[in-house]
Amino acid sequence: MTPQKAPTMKDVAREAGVALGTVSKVINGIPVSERNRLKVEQAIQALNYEVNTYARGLKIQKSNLVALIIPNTTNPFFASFTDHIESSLYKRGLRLLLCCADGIPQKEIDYLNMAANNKVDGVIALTYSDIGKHIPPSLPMVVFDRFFENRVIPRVASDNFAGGCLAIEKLLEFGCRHPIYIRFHSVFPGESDKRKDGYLYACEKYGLEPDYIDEVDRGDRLQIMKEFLEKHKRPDGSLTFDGVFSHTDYHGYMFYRLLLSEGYRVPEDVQIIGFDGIRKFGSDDDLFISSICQPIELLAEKCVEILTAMDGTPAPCLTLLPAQYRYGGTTRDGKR
Amino acid sequence: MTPQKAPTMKDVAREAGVALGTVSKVINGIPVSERNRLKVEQAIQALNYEVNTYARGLKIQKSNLVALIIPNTTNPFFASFTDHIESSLYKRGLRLLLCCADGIPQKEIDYLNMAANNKVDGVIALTYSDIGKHIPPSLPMVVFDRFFENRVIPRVASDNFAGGCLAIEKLLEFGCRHPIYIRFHSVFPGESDKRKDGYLYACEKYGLEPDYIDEVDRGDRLQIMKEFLEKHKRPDGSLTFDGVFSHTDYHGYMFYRLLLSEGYRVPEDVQIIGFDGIRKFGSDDDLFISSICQPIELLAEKCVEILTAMDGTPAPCLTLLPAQYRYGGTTRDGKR
DNA sequence: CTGTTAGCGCTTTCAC
DNA sequence: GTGAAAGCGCTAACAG
Repeated sequence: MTPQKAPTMKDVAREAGVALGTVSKVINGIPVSERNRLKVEQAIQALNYEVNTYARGLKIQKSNLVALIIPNTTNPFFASFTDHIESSLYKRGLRLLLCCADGIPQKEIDYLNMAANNKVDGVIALTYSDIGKHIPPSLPMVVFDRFFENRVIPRVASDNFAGGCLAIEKLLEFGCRHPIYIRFHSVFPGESDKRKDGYLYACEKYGLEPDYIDEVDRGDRLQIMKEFLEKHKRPDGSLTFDGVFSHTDYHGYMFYRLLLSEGYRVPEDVQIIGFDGIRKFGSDDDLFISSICQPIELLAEKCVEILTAMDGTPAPCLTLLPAQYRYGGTTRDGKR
Repeated sequence: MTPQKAPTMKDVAREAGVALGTVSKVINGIPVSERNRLKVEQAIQALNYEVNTYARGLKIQKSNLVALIIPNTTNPFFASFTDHIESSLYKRGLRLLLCCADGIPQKEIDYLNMAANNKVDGVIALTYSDIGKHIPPSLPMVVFDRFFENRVIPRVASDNFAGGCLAIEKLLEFGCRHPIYIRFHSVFPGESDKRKDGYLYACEKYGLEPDYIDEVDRGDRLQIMKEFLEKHKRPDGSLTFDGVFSHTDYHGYMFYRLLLSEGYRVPEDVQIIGFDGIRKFGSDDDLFISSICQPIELLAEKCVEILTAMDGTPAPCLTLLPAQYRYGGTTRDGKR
């Protein structure tokens, strides 16, 4: 894996018959006589020259590289987020260094350290471990969803609270009387916790009795769902609830399949709304279930925008973007 | 987005009371007196020093960066491939520069140019446009699936031919008598074309009459599927085929839903096997349909392995890895 | 405007 | 062993 050596600026200068500095100026768009500019441009063409990134990076201490720290890209939400981050960066002439941390704190710390030391210009992080204290104080950084207690870092997230409310309002609008809430969460606090707050608020507002699964995710989700379902069956087999707001599409879909396998009909007996807006085979495909969709593209764009603006002006410490309801087959608004 | 300056090697040398070169040696694992090594290591700790990537890169012309050029990360196959590439690189101390080309040839060429000029040490490409002639001759590169006529570049792929055969053999094993094949392809030739060859070969071998959709993908897939279905209905509504081998899980799943919507039962009336092995919500979840699964992790590992070995020894021009059948609900082996 | 030059931080000779 | 010094290719400051 050893590329061969490319022509240098010196070569271009010689070829063009001008001084080194002149070549540099042409490249950096600093005014130069028309005649020289042309000569230099020709020489660049002829030699197929491109600036050496290290030399420039060494000189000006910029890499045009931004690291994205994310658990993985196999989760469709992360995948989509990654994709949009790449586009947003590319538009600005920045490149993406992808760091999949797999939930391994050490790997996140590794990447953070690398980021700290002049490998990247900034970091966007979507992380579920406790790396707050490892964030180098001088590193430009934006986090998605998470909140680190010991450092003030600009955060970007969906308006999870409003999204939680919206889910319940939609369920009610579609005829539900008893919506429940389902969630399996990590141990780290984040903005998405507010989905539940939104649910509880809506219950209060519309006079509903809150009822939910809210457990730390230990991998025994299906078991917990089954037990919950058992407890909510009436003697005749019908259910005491008729709507489900799931914290994520993933778990909502899981519950959906459980309901089907137990002979319930969706959306006739139970309607389901998830959160995230995940599509089956990528961006243009169908949703798994009806969902409160996060504006992933906008979220990504916002992260990049804030990061790139972190030069002088103080960044907003929290930016919330609205999530939208979208039909995905598990609600009764399917006439469309 | 302006990080602050980090301590340099000079600072470490001063702190440790040794010469600059000694520090360099410690860092690069070149023998140094025990006493000095300790002093240097202490100083490094104290200053929280890390080597400057640009300076080192400038000096030794290596970045430890590998670019992955891929259409996007929203397609679950690409997403998974990206994820495994990242792991494989990370294990080797390499970093991943993610380039989503979105099928825009100019973007691929941009990234290729960047790669050519000392920004990355190598490139792994999974691309569906015609960039063969833009590949810099000296750039270490490995391609997945694709074949570029004008350049000899090591290729990695699944054994698509054997996979195609396997799909038919499995369908026969599960009781099918008339398997068809469905494919919507790009205009560029690649290893995956051999899935069809495998299908045709199996037809020949087992005395089956080939019957298939094989069209350039123009986005009118559903329409074409519907027409095909219409043509294969007997007067009594039953179908003239009882098995489907789909070139991809995506289109297989699409066909699956079409069949259901028309009242056919899967796998009772028709069994379906796709190709790729895509999982619903990421790596540990269920398949969409029964499938010939590509060994994505191994494929990624192989790409990295070949790329990193491209120093001296000639690389194999084609590496094929076996694909495996896995049950996913659309075949009749579901007893398990 | 142009050419010259001093480093950016590091690796790697090369004398000692 | 160790330390001094020559660049890697580039930018930016400076003198012409």
